[in-house]
Amino acid sequence: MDTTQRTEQQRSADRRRRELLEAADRVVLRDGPQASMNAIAAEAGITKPILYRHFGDKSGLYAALAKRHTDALLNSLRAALDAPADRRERVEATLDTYLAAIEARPQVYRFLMHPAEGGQTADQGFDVGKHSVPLLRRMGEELATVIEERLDLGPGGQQLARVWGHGIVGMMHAAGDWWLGERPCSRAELVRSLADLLWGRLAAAGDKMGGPGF
Amino acid sequence: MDTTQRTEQQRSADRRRRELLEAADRVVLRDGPQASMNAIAAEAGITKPILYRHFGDKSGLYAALAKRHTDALLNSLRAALDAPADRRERVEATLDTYLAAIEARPQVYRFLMHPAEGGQTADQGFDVGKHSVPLLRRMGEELATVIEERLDLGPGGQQLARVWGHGIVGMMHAAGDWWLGERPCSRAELVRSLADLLWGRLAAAGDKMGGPGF
DNA sequence: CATGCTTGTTACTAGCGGTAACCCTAGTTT
DNA sequence: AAACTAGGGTTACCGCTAGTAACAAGCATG
Repeated sequence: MDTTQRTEQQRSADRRRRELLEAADRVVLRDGPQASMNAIAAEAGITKPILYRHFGDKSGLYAALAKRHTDALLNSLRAALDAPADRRERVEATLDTYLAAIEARPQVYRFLMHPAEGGQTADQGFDVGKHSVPLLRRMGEELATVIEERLDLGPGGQQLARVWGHGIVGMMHAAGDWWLGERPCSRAELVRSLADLLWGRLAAAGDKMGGPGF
Repeated sequence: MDTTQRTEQQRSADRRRRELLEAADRVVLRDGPQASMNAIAAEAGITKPILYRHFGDKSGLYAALAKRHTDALLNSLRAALDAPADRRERVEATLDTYLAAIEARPQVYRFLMHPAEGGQTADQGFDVGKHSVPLLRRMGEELATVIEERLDLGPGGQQLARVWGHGIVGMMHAAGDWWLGERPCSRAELVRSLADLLWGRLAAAGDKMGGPGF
């Protein structure tokens, strides 16, 4: 039958695809986001055109590769977010999960976050945030839906949740990026500080000199 | 005299340098972060090697160009941060200043934030956050010092302030990036939502379904 | 046997960042 | 006046990248 044959070929193609992705993964883990198509093809034991047949484009391969890690990370985050604990604990667990992930595999993290996608072709003119940094966007949207599902924010709550989702993810990301570079404190301390920030300690803190401090 | 001659030449060189930077600015404003050295040289009416004599390197030109915009933006932010108003107003003014800036010149913004710096040379291996995204780092540090100067955060306050500085900047950046792409609401609404987040509304909100909500 | 179809290769294009070698004009020195 | 040096500037190149066209097998089916 055509169908069985097709599925057979499909399976074979999928297996190859997975193998190629794993090779790409290894190279990225070794070389960071500058991993070249040549290097990836060599690691996979083949040559460039096959890569292009499978993924069409460098950004295609990037997208496929990113999806794997993004899905994995998002699953961990969802687990932390859905744990049966109070809100503060869940927030801290989520922050810690994210930070542990970027701490464990900084090269992958960097590949996902700073893909350096701008080559010489395409991408012309004002596509801020179209294909860029898709992980941050997905995380932001995900968090937004969780916030909107769980919290009672009154009218306009949906939009508020989206702003907060992207804002909190950005906070987590920037603080994590900085922390990963300088390592000024332990992960637990960082988590506590960020949770404190989200818990309004910024607004609650007293002024230091003169003025209307209490 | 030697000195006058030297200063004369220095002046001339500085003027050229400024002209080149302005040409580069124009190209970046037109082409975004993919602006090539060739294009910049052509816009300036000269050829590549002179660019390299002046800036040594593409990242050298990038750094010089970024410093201009970064300094300008940071000055605006400092002004908003130092205004004689209460804390909430100052925070909102700062957020609005940043968002207005990226709204006015998205190409420049993108050049600063996503420089796509990874070429084929240098930058090898695990330099997360060394030269990358210097604007975010500078803004984070700046905000951290302001927080630490003004707020009484008790013991460990300095570190807390740095975490918060980078975290808040990241929140602002990510939310701004998302907002710039989707434009889901007005700038004023975005500012209010973010300030609400910083003011602890996330922790204060009630649960939506069952559970220990109040 | 011939016809496809998938898998793979070699060999190329076009454009990038970066550089070596040269050219040419202005001013100084003898 | 003639020689000589100092910068600003250009052409022509290198090595690299992403991406592609064209060609060579293995293996099913008519």
